Amino acid sequence: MADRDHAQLRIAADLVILTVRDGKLQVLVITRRNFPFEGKRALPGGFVRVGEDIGAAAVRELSEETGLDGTALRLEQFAVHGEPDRDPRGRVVSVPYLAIMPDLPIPTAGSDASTAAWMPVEEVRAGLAFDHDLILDEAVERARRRLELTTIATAFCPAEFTIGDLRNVYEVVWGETLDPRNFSRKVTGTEGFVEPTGGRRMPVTGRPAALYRAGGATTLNPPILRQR
Amino acid sequence: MADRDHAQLRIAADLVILTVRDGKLQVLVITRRNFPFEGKRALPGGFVRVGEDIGAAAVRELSEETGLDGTALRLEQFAVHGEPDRDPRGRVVSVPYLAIMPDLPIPTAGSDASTAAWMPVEEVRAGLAFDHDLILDEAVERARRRLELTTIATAFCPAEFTIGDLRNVYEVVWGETLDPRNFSRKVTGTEGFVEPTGGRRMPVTGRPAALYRAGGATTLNPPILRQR
DNA sequence: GACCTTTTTGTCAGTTCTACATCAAGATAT
DNA sequence: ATATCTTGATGTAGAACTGACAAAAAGGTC
Repeated sequence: MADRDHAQLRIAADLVILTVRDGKLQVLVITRRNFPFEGKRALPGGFVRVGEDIGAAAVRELSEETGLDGTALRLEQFAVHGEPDRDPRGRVVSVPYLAIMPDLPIPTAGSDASTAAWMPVEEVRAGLAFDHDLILDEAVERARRRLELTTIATAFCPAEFTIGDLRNVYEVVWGETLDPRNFSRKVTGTEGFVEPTGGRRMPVTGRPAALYRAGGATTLNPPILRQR
Repeated sequence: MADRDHAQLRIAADLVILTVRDGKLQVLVITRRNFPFEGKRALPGGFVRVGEDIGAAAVRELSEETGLDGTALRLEQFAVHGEPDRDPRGRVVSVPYLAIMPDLPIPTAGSDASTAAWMPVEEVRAGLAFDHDLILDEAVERARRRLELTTIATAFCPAEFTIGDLRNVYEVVWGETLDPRNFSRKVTGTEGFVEPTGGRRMPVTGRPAALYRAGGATTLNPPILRQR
């Protein structure tokens, strides 16, 4: 087989950064400054450079386009998209990464992006450049499953949070309501999911809630399953 | 950013085809005929061509190297490996696919491979070319998890099989023994997992076993979990 | 027909899940 | 001070499920 039979192509590392904000599941999107899809919203991301690891490229692009530090995030790679005609610039294979973070200050726009902002997933759906709508859907479904099997929900929360905060994450991401009593029992009964800090948070009104921080466990055994 | 800053690279679609054979978990491996790693065992796979979809390339390479028809297989893509120095020929990103099939006749060797054969996973471990050992490990772990949450175990079996056959799949892939009574109760109690054909299989000696075929369901609810 | 081998079915106790109601702790109003 | 309000924390009974166990059924062989 001749060498030219092999597709010379480029790899793009794209990022789906999710958070819970204003009671909604939101995703970090940029507005594109360059061709193609100028002015359209897209997931942050960009081309992998010569000699650069794909995951490293994801962290770099995140920093360049949004000002966020990706080294602290747990990036999880999921299904690539490599259809030959998915990018007008030529053959570009997208390697998407999913990360979850607390509701932090709005990031700043960088070189390739004119704006970078949190947007509710519902609002950007069906309006992103490339095939990013599809990638976003796959990321959201993956995040939902992650909540069932891992302790990743704590990544949506700040360093200290209440059981109610954590339940809110599940409710927003899954789009269903959970029983506070049963949820609390499952969370506190799972070794290493959360550990009490001893502190309490005063609400505007009502009984103070105990504060917790993320525990050492990463997988949930048994899982916390959503309704069918 | 100059265009040359973007890595020009190639995509390889690699396949991890698993089966249960002789009571062991086995994987389809080829012996490489060309540089690099000539004479060494590797997973089947090869470069994606110009204008070719990655999944289509996986099917084509499988056919070329092993004579197997991949169109009938349910290929599931998992984590890519794109470290810059993982291939001596240059920058090659591997997109691995996992598939599971029944114990079919030994495939035939093709162009890039001098041999293609089933080998027990335990025997090939730590002896494959490139980083295929790592990819194989990830595939096996994924297959194990798949058995917990999906009905994929039926893909290890021929069109008609017994509950004992199916249990054997779980035992071999998980490497642990299961209680026949509890297993049977779970399998037959899960809607759409298996449906009886009415036929029976005569063993050399002992009571005939009822035959089943795969049902329509793809996900297991509730899951069948292995021991911790 | 007794015996052997393999498959299939049954039971029981412990655990987990779900649905539901009550109490606790602080702030505010009277 | 007391009542009241709001939110967080905890308890309980029935249903469903899991895991550990033994006995019966269906065929062949001697």
